[in-house]
Amino acid sequence: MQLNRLVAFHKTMGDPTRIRIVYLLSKGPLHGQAIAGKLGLTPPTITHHLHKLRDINLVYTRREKNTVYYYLNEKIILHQAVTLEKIISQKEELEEMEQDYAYRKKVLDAFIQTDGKLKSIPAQRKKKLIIFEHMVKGLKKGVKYEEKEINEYIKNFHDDFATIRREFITNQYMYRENGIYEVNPPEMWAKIE
Amino acid sequence: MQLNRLVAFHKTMGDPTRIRIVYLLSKGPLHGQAIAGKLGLTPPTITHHLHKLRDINLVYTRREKNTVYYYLNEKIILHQAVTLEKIISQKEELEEMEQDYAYRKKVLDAFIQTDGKLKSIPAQRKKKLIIFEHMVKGLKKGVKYEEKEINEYIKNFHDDFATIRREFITNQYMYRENGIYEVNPPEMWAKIE
DNA sequence: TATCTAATTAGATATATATCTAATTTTATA
DNA sequence: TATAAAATTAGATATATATCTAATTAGATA
Repeated sequence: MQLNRLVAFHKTMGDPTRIRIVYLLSKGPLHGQAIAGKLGLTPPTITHHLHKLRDINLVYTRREKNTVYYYLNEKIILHQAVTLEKIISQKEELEEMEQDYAYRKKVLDAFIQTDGKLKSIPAQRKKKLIIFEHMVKGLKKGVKYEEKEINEYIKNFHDDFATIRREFITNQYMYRENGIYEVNPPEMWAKIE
Repeated sequence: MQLNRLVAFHKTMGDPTRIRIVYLLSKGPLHGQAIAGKLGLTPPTITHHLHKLRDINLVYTRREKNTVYYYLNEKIILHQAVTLEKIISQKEELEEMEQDYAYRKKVLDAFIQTDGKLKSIPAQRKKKLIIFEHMVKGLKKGVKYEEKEINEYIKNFHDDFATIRREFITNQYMYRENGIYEVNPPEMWAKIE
């Protein structure tokens, strides 16, 4: 079982309006306005929630004339609802549990000396990105840096600042405009598989 | 089944760190620092999550010397995890679904005229609070009102502004200091059963 | 094609919350 | 009683998100 799927499922069900919608749909399909009416909310709000429910595959739609009917995909609930139970009774394994952090730590320990400098730049992409993330975390968000400043910062880790600076850009850790650098938000960073 | 409990359970499980903690504890009790270490987070963060897990009765603690061990309350998971499943397969009823809104609407329709004025102040506490909530929603949050302004506002609904103004205070819809009034945040409002 | 209805998107606002550092509290023990 | 270790609390920051109104899109039909 994947951690992400499980979290997404529970997060989605962790809202009273969405539970209400699921409950309504469990009695049969309804269209948007009907749901809005029954719950005393506006159509945009219902759209918002239905998007989330669709993201986890919990509802699907069918169009009739001008009206979109929403159907509950009961199988998903029946399946997901008991996943947690299986996990804690050791009937199922969860990926990415300790592993994630433990692995990062191993990589950081392997490539970073006690003085904070890199022993080398990892050749494996996955490891390299872990190192880069670590380095970028030392920069302030929202601050505009000169290229010279970035170079100086990187030199604290490794002499080949030019290569690393370039990698920061290509892997979207940073953003550059007219020679000014700024840290990107984490969701833009290259994905570590 | 109560809506609130169900939502709280899923909301709590809708976070990767908490799922990780639950997973770790499913293999046996651990103390705070151990959890923090395994997940690469600081003790305060772990405390934060353990509070949430304790709120829904999912973990309990036992002290040994200086160290607090956290135990998983498996029963709760085994029970809650399948609740949703039961609900959608109609094996269990959910309170407060449509009911909630429908009932409010009925009360509002019953006591408020088309011009927005109250026909009367409901005698039943439950209904009265619904009316008060409705009235208070017309006031701005964070704005300081003179008593005179409040009176004027209430007169839009009913002549007996003094009684209603007093009820706003006793039921915690508003807060008064030195004759200045301000709307309280909704979580302080009197609870409608 | 013009018009109606349902749905969605865009954008704003308010609230919640995950995480951290620093400070404080609690308990054990030398 | 003084010190050390573990936990918690306080406070700050950043991000996410539930809801609304207004504007737009999509589809149906006269």
